[in-house]
Amino acid sequence: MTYGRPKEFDVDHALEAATQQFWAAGYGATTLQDLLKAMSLSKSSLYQTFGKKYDLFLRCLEHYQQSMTDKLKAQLANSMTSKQFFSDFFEDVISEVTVRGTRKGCLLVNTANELCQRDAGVAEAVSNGTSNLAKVFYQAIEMGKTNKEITTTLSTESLVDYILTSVSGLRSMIKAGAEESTLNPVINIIMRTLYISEEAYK
Amino acid sequence: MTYGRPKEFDVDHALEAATQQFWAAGYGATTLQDLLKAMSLSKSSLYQTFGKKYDLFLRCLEHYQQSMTDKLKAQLANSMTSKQFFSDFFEDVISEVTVRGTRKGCLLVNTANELCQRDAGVAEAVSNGTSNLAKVFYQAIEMGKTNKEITTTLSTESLVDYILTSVSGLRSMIKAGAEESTLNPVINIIMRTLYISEEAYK
DNA sequence: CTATTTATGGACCAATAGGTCCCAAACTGT
DNA sequence: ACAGTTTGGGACCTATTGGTCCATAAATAG
Repeated sequence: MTYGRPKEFDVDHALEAATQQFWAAGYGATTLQDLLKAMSLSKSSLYQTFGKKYDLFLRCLEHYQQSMTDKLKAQLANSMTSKQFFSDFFEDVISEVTVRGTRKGCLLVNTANELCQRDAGVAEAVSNGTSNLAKVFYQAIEMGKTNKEITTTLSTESLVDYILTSVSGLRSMIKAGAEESTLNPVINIIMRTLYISEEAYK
Repeated sequence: MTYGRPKEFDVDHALEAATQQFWAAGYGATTLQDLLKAMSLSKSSLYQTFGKKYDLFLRCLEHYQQSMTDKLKAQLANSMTSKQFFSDFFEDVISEVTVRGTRKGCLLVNTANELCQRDAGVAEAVSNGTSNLAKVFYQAIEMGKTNKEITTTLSTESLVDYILTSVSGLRSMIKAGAEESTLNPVINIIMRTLYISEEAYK
């Protein structure tokens, strides 16, 4: 039934390696050579399995987005409160700084900054990924609202956009070299904005 | 005293054109050809006047930062209240969306995302630019505090970092394609976070 | 008018980019 | 064992990259 010589590599593993490479260096600054090295593949294998660089990149975007949102969904499911969820999430974002060698930011944010204005296909993938991420945040905020943790009259949509903006901003700050000690107070402000009583604004 | 054939172009004008080009496309995606076209220069003139692409880029970064902070300082000087200043500022940020053809983000933020992890020279220029921007924001917030517009006990430093983060985030959202209608509520949240009474948090 | 200095256009260059192709190697089903 | 089928290494290709060099043009000081 299945003919031919079997692949000598694991497709998922290779995809993950490519994602890491794109994540670390961006699309334009990642050369074919970089990819071949990171994925431990020959040129032919890469092209036969994944097509051209651009195609591979779109798959990586999808792969990244999928695993990120899956992870977040799981974390949300395990969180007793929305506050706990967001607090853990922001801690994760910050941990990038402390973990040596990273500061890669978020692949979606990076890609938005690098390519969205020039490539419609990429723009769509980013928009799609962002919207999936937004859905998780939406659920988290709704949970907070039904729990009476979040008492604002602001729409959930607005709060989601606020969080997306804040996370993008934090990731940029990290890439720009910001330290934990400057990031933590910022996160505190963001968190207390979410969980402040609506009364305060009257 | 002054020998030689005079330049046939205006250096400042050329620098501005180069800045626009880098701003629109980023460093890596801007080729020498793009620069020559944008600056209307011959290759020799470019190399003789500005050195290599990298050197030119650093000068553009400096040029951009200088004119941006100058403009903001002027706006701050003309603002009666800090609230007015920030409100106008955020409106400016958003106007990028409505003005057709832009969505270039902020050159410093873009550069931070593209190159800071790979090039120390660029990282320094970005850090320097950010710090100049931060100084303006610092003054604005101090003004707000002495005016009793801003009554929080949060440190001015933290608020400045919060604003830098928010602006970076907004710019990323814009590049990712966000519309005015989603950005405006976000800005409202940011603004009311700045101007909320400290009492609210007790 | 001449010597000196600088600016410019374009030829030129080596390195590298992404991408294709071919052929030997490796495996499966019968 | 052998036909059928796919993989994989690497030679190869063309376009483009950033960058240098040189001859010529254009100006000025004396």
